[in-house]
Amino acid sequence: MIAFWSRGYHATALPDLLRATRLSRGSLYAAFGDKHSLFLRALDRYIADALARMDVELASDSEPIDGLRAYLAGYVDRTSGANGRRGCLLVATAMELAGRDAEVDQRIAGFFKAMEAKVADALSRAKTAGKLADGVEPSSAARILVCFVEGLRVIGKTAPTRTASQATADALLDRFIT
Amino acid sequence: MIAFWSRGYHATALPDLLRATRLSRGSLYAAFGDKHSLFLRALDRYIADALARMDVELASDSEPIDGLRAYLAGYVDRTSGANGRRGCLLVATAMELAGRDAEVDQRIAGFFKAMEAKVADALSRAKTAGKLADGVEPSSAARILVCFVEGLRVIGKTAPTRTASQATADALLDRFIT
DNA sequence: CCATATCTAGACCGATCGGTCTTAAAAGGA
DNA sequence: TCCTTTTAAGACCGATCGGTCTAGATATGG
Repeated sequence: MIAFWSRGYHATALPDLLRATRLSRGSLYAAFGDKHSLFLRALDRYIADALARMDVELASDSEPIDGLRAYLAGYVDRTSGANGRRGCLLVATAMELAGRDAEVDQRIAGFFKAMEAKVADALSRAKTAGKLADGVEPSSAARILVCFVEGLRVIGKTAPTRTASQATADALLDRFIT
Repeated sequence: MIAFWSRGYHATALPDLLRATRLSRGSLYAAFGDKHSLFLRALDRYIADALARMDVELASDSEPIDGLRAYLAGYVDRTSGANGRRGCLLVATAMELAGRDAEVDQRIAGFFKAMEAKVADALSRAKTAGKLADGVEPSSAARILVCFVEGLRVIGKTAPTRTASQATADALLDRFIT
């Protein structure tokens, strides 16, 4: 998975995958079929990890605003410094393969939808707790936050300055909460 | 430029470029040197176009809020339907080459910085006109908007639904203005 | 100790990459 | 018309791609 992470699908060659998996060529093909299948498996794992992490951060039994802060802080961390430069397998894949690979399309779209739903859920819990500013709609605010964090990943590729990202994320969340 | 647009650098092969430029192999190399130089030239043009468009949209002699609306509407348009699926040369390049190509890094970072500055300028004009909500800082709001529109480009690759994007952009801007 | 099953290293395959070079047609000027 | 220059088409180059296959090492079980 890490092999595909920052290089992307096309730029990751078989020798890279052999080094990463410590497998021989034959064993790799016996185990995974081909490069595309292996990539989908890595992508699935990346998505599962991301969604699982969100479930922890936005756990429904804790304060939703704290959860959103943790969620944003996680993205700030992953878009800062070396982490930022490594990039995001999902965003890189979306830009590289979306529209050309149906299986990838489906996974990317599904991930964004799932992420938006989780954020929207946290926001609506915050709203019922009276923690949201007037006129803030959980569903559209969730879309805003999703776009924002994915935009952070793009900016973080060349300007991964932690303090600025954190301040920006704070400023955004401040517009939504009371 | 259009050839590189949605395929990206590596996936655009010489035959694609020959078809796009209607040049022969020899003439192309005589005119541009090599693929990398041609790509940088395309990237520069893409950046110049984008910045020029922003100068029109955010023209300092018109209402800054209207300018920001036009700016966001432009991104909504470019991330909807077929335009969205085509993607963005800058974002694709950032994910594909940033950190591996110093000349690209410099251009990408410069573009984001310039865009942020233009948006921040419009926002600060709006602030002095009393059109901004309390506590909105032009510089951090500009960073938020830049991240948001770049995130839109990512989401737009697989879910380029115009009405949702427009509503989301409106909702975001509403949090900043009075 | 031997037979068998498993795995590795890497040769090998056709295709395609970016880039160069040759050949011949087209165009332009005197 | 003839000579020069430019241009186009595509053969060709070495490198590398994803993928297959073979030969030999290693391990396993009786």
